[in-house]
Order: sequence, then structure tokens, then C-alpha cells
Amino acid sequence: MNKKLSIVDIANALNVSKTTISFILNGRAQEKRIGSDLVEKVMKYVEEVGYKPNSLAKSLRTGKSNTIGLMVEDISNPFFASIARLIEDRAYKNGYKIIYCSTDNDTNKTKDLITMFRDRHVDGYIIAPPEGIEKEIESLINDGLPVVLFDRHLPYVNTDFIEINNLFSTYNATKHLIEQGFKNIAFVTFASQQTQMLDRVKGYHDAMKSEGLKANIKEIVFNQNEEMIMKPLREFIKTNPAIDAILFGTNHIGTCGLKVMQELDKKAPTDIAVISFDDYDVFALHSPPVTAIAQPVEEIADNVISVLLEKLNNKLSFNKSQSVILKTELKIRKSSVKSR
Amino acid sequence: MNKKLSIVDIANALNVSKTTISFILNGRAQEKRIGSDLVEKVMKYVEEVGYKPNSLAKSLRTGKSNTIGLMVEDISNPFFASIARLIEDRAYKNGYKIIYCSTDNDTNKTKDLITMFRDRHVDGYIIAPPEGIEKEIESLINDGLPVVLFDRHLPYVNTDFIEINNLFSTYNATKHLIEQGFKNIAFVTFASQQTQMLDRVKGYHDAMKSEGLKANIKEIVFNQNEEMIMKPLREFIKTNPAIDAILFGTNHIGTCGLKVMQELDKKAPTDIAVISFDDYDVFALHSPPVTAIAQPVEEIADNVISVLLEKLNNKLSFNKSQSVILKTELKIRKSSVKSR
DNA sequence: ATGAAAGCGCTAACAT
DNA sequence: ATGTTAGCGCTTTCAT
Repeated sequence: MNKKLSIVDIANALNVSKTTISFILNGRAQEKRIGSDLVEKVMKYVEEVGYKPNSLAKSLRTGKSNTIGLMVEDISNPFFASIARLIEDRAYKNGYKIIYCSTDNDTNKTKDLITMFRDRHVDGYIIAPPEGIEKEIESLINDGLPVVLFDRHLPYVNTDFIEINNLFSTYNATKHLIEQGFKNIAFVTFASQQTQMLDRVKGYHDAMKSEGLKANIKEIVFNQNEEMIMKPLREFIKTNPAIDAILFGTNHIGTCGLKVMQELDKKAPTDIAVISFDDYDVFALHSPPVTAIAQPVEEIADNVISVLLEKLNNKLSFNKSQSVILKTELKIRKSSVKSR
Repeated sequence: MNKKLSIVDIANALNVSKTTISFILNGRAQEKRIGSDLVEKVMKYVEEVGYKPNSLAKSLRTGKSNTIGLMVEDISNPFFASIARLIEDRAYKNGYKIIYCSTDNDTNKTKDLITMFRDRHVDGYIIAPPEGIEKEIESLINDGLPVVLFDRHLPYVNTDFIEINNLFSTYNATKHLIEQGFKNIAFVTFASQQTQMLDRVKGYHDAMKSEGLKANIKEIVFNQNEEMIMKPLREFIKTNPAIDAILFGTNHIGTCGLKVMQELDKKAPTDIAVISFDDYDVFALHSPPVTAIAQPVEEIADNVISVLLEKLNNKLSFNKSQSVILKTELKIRKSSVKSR
């Protein structure tokens, strides 16, 4: 096996200084006016012996690790998993690796994670931030590290973020339910002060209010454990028999909601009409198919990585903060259409 | 902001040699018989100024990066996403970060990815290997790098792997369909020479044969694009009207199969009974609920990471290869139960 | 146009 | 018990 050769080995073998090799390898031959014959010889030899620069040493020297830290709520959540996949593709094409972690929306855990990422000299951060993490994000930014938030943002931290129009999305979905003739519409969501959740609640609330209907909001404590979500949900549905429609605030709650409805033998839309945030296979395939607020996952990922790469390549655009608000699509399916 | 202090800064500040600091920081104070008062002083100071060792420098010196490379087929596939999540938790607890990538089952892409991971000095590898990657895996192993395969293995590469009993799983599922009275049972799968897929086909095949039934296997070219899967599937179902049951070889094919059946208005189990490999929300929530071969995802992840950590911590167990075959559970639901 | 040498921050063999 | 020092492999300034 190759004894893992270094730049100095190849310099010796070719009787050239390692500086020259370094220049050639970094495409600075022209700039340094190195003979094109030498360049060719070096390139050929490097190819031949399969020399690979030690990226650790490179990183230590340059301070760049070519790594992007991706911090999501939960990598196994289909929304975040899709984003992770799309971001991965673009990042690798640009020479970056992704190191990921799940925050569970836990502020302390996230603080630790950020510290770890910093220790690792991660070059850029893509974060779906939990609450109370303002200080740490600000500190990253102050230290000149590129940060892009997505899915939500921190109102009093001046950084770039990619989001969707949550406010309009739930407003619109609620209006749709009202138009269909549903009156007793509940909104079930995670108890959260995150911007996207606040907007979702507000959109629902405003739509109800504008029609003179009474809002009915059920907040559930964020939890990975499904039963901890289903239990209060079960209770809520049982104790609110008048409800004729539910808008679920996230895909996870939506899925749990469907499970509970199945248990209780509540059919959509006859017993309870249903709309959920996020669209994925579970909703499209459900019987009846479930109306969903579809996020433009590809666009989100594209924008996130574009903005980050731009910051990474061009420290200049430091000050001009660019945030993007994307549109969702209300995919109307049978679960929210009143049968006549 | 902290000017990012180094070990030498704190050595100077305390008028101690950096060696001593290094020893203390690495818990070798006792061994080196360093005064416990000094130790305390150093620890306190380090805490106070928030010194964090530069892990890049550490890695360069020690050759260890405390990173695990996770190579899956597609991180957005719920099966792999779940595994990724579980592995993440355990890895972080043990001081390792995860850098992931999706191979798309593409051999060349995977080769590149392995090279990248090597350049990054990843400490250990967790891989769901595509076909034709034997050489590269062997090379990793020969170089003493810990490798654990999962979901499938390479028959002629002597390394550890974590798998499930694919052969029995499809055999058992097929038997179940036969017992229910279905006769014209098709098996739809990805065209693949991967061990798990070969076993799944064989299990089905053997079960059919043992009952004197004719096997009907439809192979689909692996593709991320759903339509490329659904199209041949649609064709297959249309041109095989006699089929009364289908066993889907993966969750992805199963999901696509359900979509096609919905399109064609085929109901399970009356028109076509259905079983799919892998269990997740889509199947449990479907109407009717879909019988699924559930993989013990947690156990798989636990075993994978345990074996890898063991190798990482204890180079001795190098030679004794440990592979684990876990059991699946056939979750029988309405989609495969003959209505009478 | 090419090379010598310093140094990124850390560890560990070798003094003392 | 603590300090000196030589690298790990690379980039880059400064000389030539």
C-alpha cells in the first residue's frame, strides 16, 4: 500500500522545491510563471503516484476546513431529510462536505453543537435555529462566519435566512376551509415561540377572526416521542366534539393526527376535515388524500446553499443581508373538500 | 471577541510549559505526576478564558479526526434517515461527528466519495455499499481503517456487517400471502446484485416454488426519480391482470406501487393484496393499512455504531470479524388479509 | 522562475 | 515533575 506520500516526497522525487509543487497544485503556476513543461511533469507524476494532499494539514494552515455544518431539528423528519439531501448534492459539487446534527429544538443541546462545530472549524453554517440561541448565532456572525438560517429566523439577529410565507400559508388554508363551509376549525401546533410557528398561528387566527369565527388553538409540547404527541391530541379531539376541521401545524403533528383519527374512527372530511402543513407521501397517499401546504423543498435548499456559497466565496457581501421568502402551494385534496 | 487563544498563550499566561498544559488537558496529569494544585490552576484558567483546543491541529498531529463517514443510498429515504438519526446520537455522545453522503447506489460516485472521506482522514466508515466497490472497501480495511457495512454486504470482502434476515423475511411474507389464498403473487424489486436484494428475491422465489406456484418477478431500474419507477410499474400491473398480490422489495418501490394502484383504482386486498418491505408511516396509515416487513431500525443502528466504536477504541479486535443478522417483523395488516 | 524557511496549534519523545 | 524541541503536511512570504 502507498505509504501516504506528502508534498515533500514528490518534491524530492522530482528534484523540485515543495514550494513549487504547492504552487502548481494550487493552480498558481501561471501567476508564478512556472515553466509549463515542469507543470506538466509534476501533474503527471502526481497523477501517477496518486498523491492526495492532506486536507487536515491544509486546513490547519489555511484555516478553511471545506466543511459546512448543517443543524436541523431532526434529520429523520422527511422535510429536513429532503433538504439535507438536496444541500448535500450542491455542497459536494462545490467541494464542501456536510457534517450534520439534530438539535431536537433543544437550546442547550444546540449551544453545545455550535461549540463543537466551531472547534471543528466548520466554514459555514446552515441552521434551523431553536429559540434562545440568539447570542450564539450573533457570536458566529461577529466572528465573520457565514451563517444562513432556514425554516425560521431570529427576529433580532441580522442575518440571512430562507423561509416560506408561513403567515399567508395558514391564512390561505384556513380561508379554504371556511369557504368549504367548515366553521369549527381547530389549529393544532407545537408550543413554540419560533417565528415560523408564530406566523402559522397568526395566519390561522387572523383568517378565523376576519370571518368572525372563534379560534381554537391546541398547543402540544414538542417531543420526538409519538405517543407524547398523540395522547394530548386524542384528548383534544375527544373533548371537542364540535370541531369539524383541523389544520395541523407541522408534518409530524399531521401524521400523528391522522393516526389518532384512525384510532378514533374519525373520517375526513365527513367527521373532521383535515389540512396539514408540509406535503409528503403520507398525505398524498392517504384515503382520502390529505390537503397539504406544500413547501418548495428544492427551492429552499437551492436558495440556502446558494446564499451560503456566495458568502463563502466572497467575503465582501458580508454586509448586504439577503433573505428570501418563498411561496407554498396549497394542494387541495379530498380531506378538506366538503361533501354535499 | 476572543482572539482564539492557543495552548501556548495559556502556557505563557501561567508561566508553565505548553507540554505540561497539554498533558493536563489530556488527562495525563496523574500519569505524569503533575502537581494537583497546578492541575487545578490550569483547569480553572482554561475554563475562565474559554480556551478550546484546535481540533484541526490535534488531528494533524494525532492522525485522528474524530469523524465518522456515513455512506447511505439516499439520506432522504426514511429508512436511512432514521438510521442516520440514531447513529448520530450515539456518535456524538462518544465524541464523534458524522459526515454523511448519499451514494445513489452509483459505484463511481461512491469511489469518489470514499476518496474524499479518506482525504478527510475520517476515522471510521459506516457504509451501505453499492455493487462493485469491493476493491475500495478492501483497501480501506487493509489500511487498518475500521469499516462496518450495513443493510447489505460484499460476500467476498471479509469485514463486519449488520444485516437483517432478508431471505427469511420475504419467504415468510410470501408464505403469508399464500396462506391467505393468493396464488398469483408478483415480486417487484430493483434490479440489483446487492446481497440484500438477491436474498429478498430468493426468499420469495423459494416460497413460491415450495408451493408449486409460478414466480413472477418484475425488476425496475434503480432511480431517484419517482416517475421512472412508476411508469414500468403501471405497465406491469396493466399487462398482468391475473396478479392478485404484490410483494414490494423496498419502501420506495412500495410507496410508488401504492401510488400507481391509486391511479389505476386498484384496491388492496380485493383487487391486489399488498406487502412492502420496510415499515413506516405511509404503510401504517394507508387505507387499508399495508402489511409490512418491519426492520428493527434501532437495533440496526445500535449494532452498527457499537461495532464501529469497538473497532475505533480497540484496534486489537481487528481480526475477529463480527457480523450480526437481525430479525424483521412481519406486521400483518389488512392489505394482505383475504376478505371472505 | 524557483527555493528556503517560518509557522498554523498540537503531541510526545527526550531531556533535565 | 516540568521543560525543550522536533515534527505532523501544508501555504506563503521573502530571497534569490
